Amino acid sequence: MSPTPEPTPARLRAIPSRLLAGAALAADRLVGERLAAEGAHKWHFAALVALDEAGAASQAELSRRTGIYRSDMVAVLNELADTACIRREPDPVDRRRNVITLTPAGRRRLERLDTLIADAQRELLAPLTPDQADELTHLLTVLTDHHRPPHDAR
Amino acid sequence: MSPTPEPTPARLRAIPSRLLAGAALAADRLVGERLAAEGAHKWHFAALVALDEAGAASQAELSRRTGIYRSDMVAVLNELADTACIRREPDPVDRRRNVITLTPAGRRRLERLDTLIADAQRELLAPLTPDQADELTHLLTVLTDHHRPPHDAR
DNA sequence: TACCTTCGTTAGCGTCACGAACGTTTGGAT
DNA sequence: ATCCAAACGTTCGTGACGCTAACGAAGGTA
Repeated sequence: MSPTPEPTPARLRAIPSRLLAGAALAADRLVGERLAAEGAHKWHFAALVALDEAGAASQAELSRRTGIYRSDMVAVLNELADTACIRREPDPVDRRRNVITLTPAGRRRLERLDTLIADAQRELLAPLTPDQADELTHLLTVLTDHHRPPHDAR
Repeated sequence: MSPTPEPTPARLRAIPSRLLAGAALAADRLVGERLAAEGAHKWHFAALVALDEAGAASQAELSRRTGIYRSDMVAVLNELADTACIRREPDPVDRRRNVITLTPAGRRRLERLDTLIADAQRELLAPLTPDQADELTHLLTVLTDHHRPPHDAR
């Protein structure tokens, strides 16, 4: 006879940092699963968006746009280059840099990933009304803008 | 002359799963720093609360109350036992289990950690009005309740 | 010239959520 | 009474993630 397992204490359930961790975990799982079905990754999408939105850039510049560390960006761009989604060529005017360029294949891939991401967001926010979803997005934006990771201030 | 680093694209900043990840990261950092100053851990607090809220329990039961995996719970309870915050004794009526009991020292420690956690939450939610903070908590609760980790259904 | 910074790259760390497996113990079904 | 499946505590390992250190190459500046 199981002694009726106690639920999570209210004092724990009410803690915002815990709620955020749980929600972020669920969100990452949803996104990860969708993208994995296509052999893709969170970071690939971010890099592609950054390229599509603001044009060709160096790896360091992409790193700043996406928040992905430039040490991790290397592998991301390797894989995107392997699938011909980007071109990576040395910058003639500054030979330290690489110029990363979005290819037509990359733009098509971005379109595909975009719908997957959108699907995941919809599933994530499914239990909320559209107004609530907007409100949540707004509140989270305020929060993340306020708590600037130390790296962005440079 | 730096070519004016492009900010994070709006299409990336507007994605809820990304916002959640960022907010959760900031929150965990705040909580982690506060607790680390006391040599404590997220998990210690959760275990202590679970004990204080619903009374003595086995390790597996604590695991369910807190969401901490029972494999990780071992180390947490080791450390709490080392600092005399809990007692861990074999359960006489079911010798598979340990009975974990909160000690007076543990209750005092919980009080201390409680204020640290509360401080961290206040700092986390600082940019929000009280109403907004409540709304955020509510929305996150709905979200996390809806997306049940597969483990809770047992 | 000398110095400091930026860039791409490699390697590595620490934390976290999670799973595998094992020996022990229990309770239930046969 | 015996067998089996499950639960328990424990150890070990994994993969993902955020992050840092260091290096050689190249550029800017004094």
